[in-house]
Amino acid sequence: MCPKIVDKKLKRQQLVKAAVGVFSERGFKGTSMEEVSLRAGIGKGTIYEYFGSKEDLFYACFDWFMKMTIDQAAEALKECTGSEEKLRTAARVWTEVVVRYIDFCPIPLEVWAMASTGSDNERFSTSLKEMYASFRTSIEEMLREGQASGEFRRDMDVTAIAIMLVSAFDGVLLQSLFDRSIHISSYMNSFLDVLVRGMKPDLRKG
Amino acid sequence: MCPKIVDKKLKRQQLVKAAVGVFSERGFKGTSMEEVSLRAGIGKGTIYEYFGSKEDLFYACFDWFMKMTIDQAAEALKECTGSEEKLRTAARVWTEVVVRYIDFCPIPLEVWAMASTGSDNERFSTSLKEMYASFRTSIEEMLREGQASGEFRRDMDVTAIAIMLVSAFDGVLLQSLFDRSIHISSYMNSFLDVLVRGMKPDLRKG
DNA sequence: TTTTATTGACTGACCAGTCGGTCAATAAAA
DNA sequence: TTTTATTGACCGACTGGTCAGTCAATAAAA
Repeated sequence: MCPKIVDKKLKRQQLVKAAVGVFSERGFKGTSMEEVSLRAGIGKGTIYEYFGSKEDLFYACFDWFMKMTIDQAAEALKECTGSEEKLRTAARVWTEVVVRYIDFCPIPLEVWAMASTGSDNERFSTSLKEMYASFRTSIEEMLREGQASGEFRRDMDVTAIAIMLVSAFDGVLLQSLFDRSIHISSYMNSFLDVLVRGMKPDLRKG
Repeated sequence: MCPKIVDKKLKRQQLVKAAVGVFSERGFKGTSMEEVSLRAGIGKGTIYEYFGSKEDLFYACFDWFMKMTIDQAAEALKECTGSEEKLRTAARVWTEVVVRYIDFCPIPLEVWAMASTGSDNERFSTSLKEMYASFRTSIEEMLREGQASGEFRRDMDVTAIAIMLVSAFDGVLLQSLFDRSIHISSYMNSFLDVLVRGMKPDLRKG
């Protein structure tokens, strides 16, 4: 009476893991479902028991990358107090993710490209937009908090700094991919040293 | 009326122009040579009189974007003297290019994705690496010049700032694409205000 | 045996690149 | 001027191959 049972949740995760590897190596269009199935050690048809389409599978891969990053950041930020500390922690987590998962970083690049071309792929651009908005807002909050506490000067454009920081974060992902020899974490720190210095209030009165 | 001998150079340019449009809208893989030929108002076979392959054509599109940007920057920088001025000019030119050619910005994104996946497409990753190296070096020179002249403080990691600036520039291209309502030029300026402030020497003695 | 999970051969759509042939414009010959 | 020959730009039907997604058959657990 009881039929064959498999742990669908687990198998799904394993499938995503295999797919993340292949998509990273070959890109979305360059990846065939057959290759993913081979990598996962299952038949091609089985993939369709877990994902409705190639795009669904790819979206799950992107989602994995995104959620993993967000989780790491949330975890690390939990016990931060000062604004500068939060900022530096966010930067540190990001560089750690980039270094650690550098082989999978082609996936966000692919998503950027997909979202920027064509009016289909609506979900990708929507997802990106939401992610960036939330990311930007978090940084804005850190900066405003710093202004309120007197850590940062009040006459700066918080939104602009937040957007440019998000931009810089995306940019280091790119730079790391194209030149794997660079040490982004120390570059990031040196950069923040200068930027934070520019955000600190004057020590002397005008 | 139709001259037997055609201006191949000109026609090539027109073809690139049409291709830039289609590639931007559909991506590399999503673009068919037939659609390019329709957009250009010629037969599919004729494209192959001007370009050896789809990849060649796409590379020409990327090359067009790159050269156009470099030319604009070189032109604007010609008459800059101060280091901060040069930095701000480079940033201004970049934001102008991004705003003006926003519809074609998917092309560099596509190139990033192509260069990051697969070991073929060697030319794209090589091209990118060279471009970034030269871009980074230019900015490093500006910063060092500023240090020599006393405009900027000496105890900062010039290489780090240069890399992070290049990253931020790439990032604003992304942000602009995903949210066309943001005003990157004013954000860029506000950001530079803060960064430059952090790079200025102390006014008081320690 | 029953129910679910799995499979891979198959299909239909798509497309890069090719190639035999067309045509318009010139050049040469009459 | 008129007729014929030559040229090279241009074309699109065709080929060979790829691949996402389907489904009838099979395997395995209970």
